[in-house]
Amino acid sequence: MSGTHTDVPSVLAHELPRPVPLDELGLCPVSDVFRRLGDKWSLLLLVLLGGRPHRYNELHRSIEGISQRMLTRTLRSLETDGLVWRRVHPTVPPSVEYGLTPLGRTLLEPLSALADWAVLHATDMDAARARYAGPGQTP
Amino acid sequence: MSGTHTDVPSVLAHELPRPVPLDELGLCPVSDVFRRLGDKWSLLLLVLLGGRPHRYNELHRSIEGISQRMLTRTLRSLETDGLVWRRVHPTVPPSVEYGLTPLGRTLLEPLSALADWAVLHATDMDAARARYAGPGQTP
DNA sequence: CCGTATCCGATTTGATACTG
DNA sequence: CAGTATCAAATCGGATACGG
Repeated sequence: MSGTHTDVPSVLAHELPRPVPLDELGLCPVSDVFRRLGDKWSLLLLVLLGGRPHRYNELHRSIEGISQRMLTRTLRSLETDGLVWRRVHPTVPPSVEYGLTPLGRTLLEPLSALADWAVLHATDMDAARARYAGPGQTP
Repeated sequence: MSGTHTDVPSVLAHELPRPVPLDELGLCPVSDVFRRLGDKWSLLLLVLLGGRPHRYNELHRSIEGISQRMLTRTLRSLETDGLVWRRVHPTVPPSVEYGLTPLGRTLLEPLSALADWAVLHATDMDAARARYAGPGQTP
């Protein structure tokens, strides 16, 4: 499906001298990853599992706003993408553990950079939203 | 930038001895930011504007899959969050320029870390998806 | 040129109930 | 305990048409 545009050293923050077809920037995979992780719960799960493996109900209780459906769906999605593993212990009450794969762990690093930004600038964004009063009508 | 894997000095990846209310982790702002940027076009626009300010139609042509509605909506959203500015030139055919605010520019850095990860590991994720054959039913 | 308004289908999420 | 099934609601995104 998607073309194989490799050898893109660093995608961002360089001059774009003219309108460039976005494919050449190798942005499709980036956008793809963002859309996978940009749902309501993936990030939280990734971060939580980054600390330690967790059991299903442990996650369910920790997040406390998530429905079983979404917890399962999100975990399955992360598992499908190879970011999370799932281990079933055949105990009498069955218990299932989730944790980060090596790939998932590598993702945790850039994620933390963004997390730091978010924590640092969340108030700035809130302030901006409060200040905002519609598109500048040039009054 | 942070050190190599398994060494995250920040919000993430520390031991969670027990179910912790996520608020204490400061994760809500993180999740918030991800959801704002996780839509179909925000990232692309941020990156495009990171190179240079652009005019409305310039963006429209550069992206070439986006509808006017979504372009306007996404720009407005980024503007509301204080990441993008909007300047109207009162010329005879009106022209509007968009660019990154200082706040938006600071976001570009952690974004690039994630973008680099995405470009590097997109194939890994694809491979994982191909390998995946449903939840391990332990048959 | 730069939008907004409206309609519509597709996708996402939650609530609830049920099962091995 | 760890899910799945089903239904309804909200949101997202595109096409089209119109306005300043």
